Amino acid sequence: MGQLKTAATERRSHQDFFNIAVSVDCVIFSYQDKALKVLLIKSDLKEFEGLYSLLGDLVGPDEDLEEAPYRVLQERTGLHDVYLEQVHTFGNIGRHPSGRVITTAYFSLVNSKSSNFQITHDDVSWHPVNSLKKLAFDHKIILDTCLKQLRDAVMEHPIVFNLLPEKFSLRELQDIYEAILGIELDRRNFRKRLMVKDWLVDLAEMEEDVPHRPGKLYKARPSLKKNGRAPLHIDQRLVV
Amino acid sequence: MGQLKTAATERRSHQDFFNIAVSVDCVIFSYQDKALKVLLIKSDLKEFEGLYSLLGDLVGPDEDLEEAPYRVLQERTGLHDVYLEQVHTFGNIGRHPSGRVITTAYFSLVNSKSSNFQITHDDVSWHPVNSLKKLAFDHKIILDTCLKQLRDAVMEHPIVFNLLPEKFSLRELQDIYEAILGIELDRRNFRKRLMVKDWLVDLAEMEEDVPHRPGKLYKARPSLKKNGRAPLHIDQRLVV
DNA sequence: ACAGGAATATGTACTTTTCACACATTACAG
DNA sequence: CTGTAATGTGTGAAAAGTACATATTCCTGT
Repeated sequence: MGQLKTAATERRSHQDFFNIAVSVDCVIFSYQDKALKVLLIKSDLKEFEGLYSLLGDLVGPDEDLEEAPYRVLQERTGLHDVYLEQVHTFGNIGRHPSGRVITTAYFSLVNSKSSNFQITHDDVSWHPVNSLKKLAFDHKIILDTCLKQLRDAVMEHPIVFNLLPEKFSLRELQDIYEAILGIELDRRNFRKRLMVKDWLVDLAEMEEDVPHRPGKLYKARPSLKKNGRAPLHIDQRLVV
Repeated sequence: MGQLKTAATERRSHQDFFNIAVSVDCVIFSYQDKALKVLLIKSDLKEFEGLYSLLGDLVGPDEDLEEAPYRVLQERTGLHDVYLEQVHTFGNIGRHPSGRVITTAYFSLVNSKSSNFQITHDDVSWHPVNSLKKLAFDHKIILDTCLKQLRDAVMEHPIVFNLLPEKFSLRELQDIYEAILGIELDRRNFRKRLMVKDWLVDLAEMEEDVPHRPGKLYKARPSLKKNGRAPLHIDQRLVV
């Protein structure tokens, strides 16, 4: 904002301009049962009875915008140090029935099997992204926008590891890519491309308790501090 | 925003939450004298005396967020139907000295030689992006973020035509790419890549008044309605 | 103990894309 | 009409991406 004092501005009252509430909404992705899931809460608004909505909250008066989604994540999942990426800000007049609210959407990648993870509210649950038809507010559009950005990001940046436990097999990794992109990948080419990128460390360990030949286990290269909290606009998606 | 009524929310007063002002800031790019320029205004705030800032304004109470940058462009340049792309929302607590203001940044591509273009304010002027060191507020960061996004976008999407007049030569087009990307391009490979993309229509006309062999003139393929006002989050950058 | 099943691991030929690079042509200027 | 400065075009080499088949390992069931 450059000019608080343009003529046009001064004509309007202070009251008007501080009548817009600011919120954040989090599209929290996880990977379970071979599917990409998103964390949703039952809407408690009459207008959206029976519908689910994203997890969000108003931005506090003494809270940086970027703090807010971390707080929401923390409050809702117990997780901190999650991967978050700002996606888009939605601000149509009629998007919220209770008043003027603009919202900044973030997507987050979490491992729902992490020991720290716990859902603190009964009405919050995981939903496969593919089977969602209608959400409260404009949240379906927000979700679709985030999903699109995730798909773009995932090919270029080593962020999917945030969906997985510390140790994982190449098969699990490939399954995630397939779930996110919605396409099948050739196993040999997938592994080759991945090895070229040098994102992985071979742990020289094997899967256990699988009903078939166990695969090798890998972890993400430690230098990929993908879930740090560097300013998002700088490019949190590390390019290796 | 999903839940207006969480416990945490209700504890805080209405007053608090409507104390955040919402603005937009426009990084308005043009191409002149072989350089990428950005439109800036002298800051009228004491804190930023002598510094320039981006063109922005508060979002009106009855104005869609996405309307606001179009309005700013219209008011400041006389242009409508410009190309605009939302980039990022900046909302740190201390970013505006006069109070809590979060701002959504857009970049815009305009042709400053368009007949409709006119600057309506003496303190508004073009500046080469490369020579800018310090701007008011966090506007240098905003500018850098927009420039980065422009660089990414320009390789994939046919948006640079918005910087050019209706008719242009391949040389002019290449100059723009070089100015935006900050690198030199091989002429033959550049032309080849472009022809493959099928973005151009050969006008079978020639440059005039050039001090050397004239080049052929082209225009952007009409189906690239790049400056339409489709919802930004859908993907305004047409993929051909 | 062993055979069968199911998934892992790996290499090679082919195609497409990217990149580096040189020479003939045209119009204007003097 | 000659020199200059830019336009216009093609080819070969390297790199990246794609398609594809066989051998191996471990678990399971008999």
